[in-house]
Amino acid sequence: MEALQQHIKKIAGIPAADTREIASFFRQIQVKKKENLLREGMVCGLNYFVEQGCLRLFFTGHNGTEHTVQFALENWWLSDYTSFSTQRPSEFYIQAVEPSTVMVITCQAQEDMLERFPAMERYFRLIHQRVHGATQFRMKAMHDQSRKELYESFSSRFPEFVQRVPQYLLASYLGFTPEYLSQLRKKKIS
Amino acid sequence: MEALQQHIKKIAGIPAADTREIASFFRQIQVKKKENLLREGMVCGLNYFVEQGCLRLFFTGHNGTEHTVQFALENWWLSDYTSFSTQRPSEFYIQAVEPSTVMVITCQAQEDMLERFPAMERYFRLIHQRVHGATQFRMKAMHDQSRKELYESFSSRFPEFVQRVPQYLLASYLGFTPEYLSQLRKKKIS
DNA sequence: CGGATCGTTGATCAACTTCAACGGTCGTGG
DNA sequence: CCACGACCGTTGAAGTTGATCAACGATCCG
Repeated sequence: MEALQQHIKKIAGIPAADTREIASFFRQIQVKKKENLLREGMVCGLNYFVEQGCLRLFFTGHNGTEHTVQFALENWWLSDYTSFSTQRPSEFYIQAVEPSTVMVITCQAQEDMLERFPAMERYFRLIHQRVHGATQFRMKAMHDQSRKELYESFSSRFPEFVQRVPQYLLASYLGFTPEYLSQLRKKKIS
Repeated sequence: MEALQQHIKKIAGIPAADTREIASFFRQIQVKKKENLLREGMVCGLNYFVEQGCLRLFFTGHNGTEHTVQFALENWWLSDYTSFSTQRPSEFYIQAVEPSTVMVITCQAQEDMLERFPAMERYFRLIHQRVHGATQFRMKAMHDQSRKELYESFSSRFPEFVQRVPQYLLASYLGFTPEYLSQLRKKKIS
């Protein structure tokens, strides 16, 4: 609750007097490790802000393996935004990677909140715009490098993240098998 | 100019009286095929809306081959959003795939426009949110399918686009070589 | 007509996956 | 508190996928 208000203030310059009321549109939840907040087939009616811990958005491919599309650490938003926008069933799961405390807002409450505080449109615009930029960058990284280079540049750029997250999840994010990641690590050490 | 006003009205429900003045913050340009609107190393100080034609965002990888990150057809926005936000040099190119007519707004003019018409924050919020959703979907497609399936599902989903765009550009978007795309097409026909 | 651009074809090669098996560690219930 | 099982990381061999390279055709445009 503190973290969300801080973030809104920092990004959109909204005064604390308002952020308090804004926060009242949310509810705070605690989730255990591996707990699911969204399952394939459900409508994703919620938008999530991670205050503490880590969530991930993933899906299960045809061969049954899981592929994670995004992680959300502290101060990141996460949702299936097509399901959230259209209220159609999702093709994704959202799951806690660690025990986490998360601020949650329903689609309807978000609309109400935006009507009451139009300045929050700017906040979300900036959030999504930033993600858009980050995605362009990620696409560049993915196409520009071999998987080996991808892993190396990723782990030197986000060393703390590589520590926090199990290797098989990192592999499922970077797009290769845990076995291959093992090979890469072996070479790197020697 | 018509197309942009229509789009703003449709997405954010802004009345024609306002969209006219909003449009005055833009200027319209014509670009020739293969003309560059942005080069690597330049600051991307502009945001582009395609009224007619097609643009692409791409970069050149270490081996010199081009990789296109996004296409923008009619009624799509395009920019390097990290460079646009931070005013730092871009790592990308923006180029016309076809002769195009494009609405252009500078970073500063966009800020002025948003101050005068705060409802446009909502418009851009919805645009970026939609892109965010589309990106999640694209990530799923890329990881869920072999390159062969990727091409087939893409070309059955966007047949008109596959017609419009040369094959080597499509290959550079899907992430493989033109030669390999050729192989796939041969198999598909027979 | 002539040159550049784009698509095609086939051979070779590297990157990465798959499968199967083993070892360590963590947490939970007895 | 110990022991068992589940989970996670590792290893190596064999098999695929897709890249690379080089050469040739076709088409478009000046």
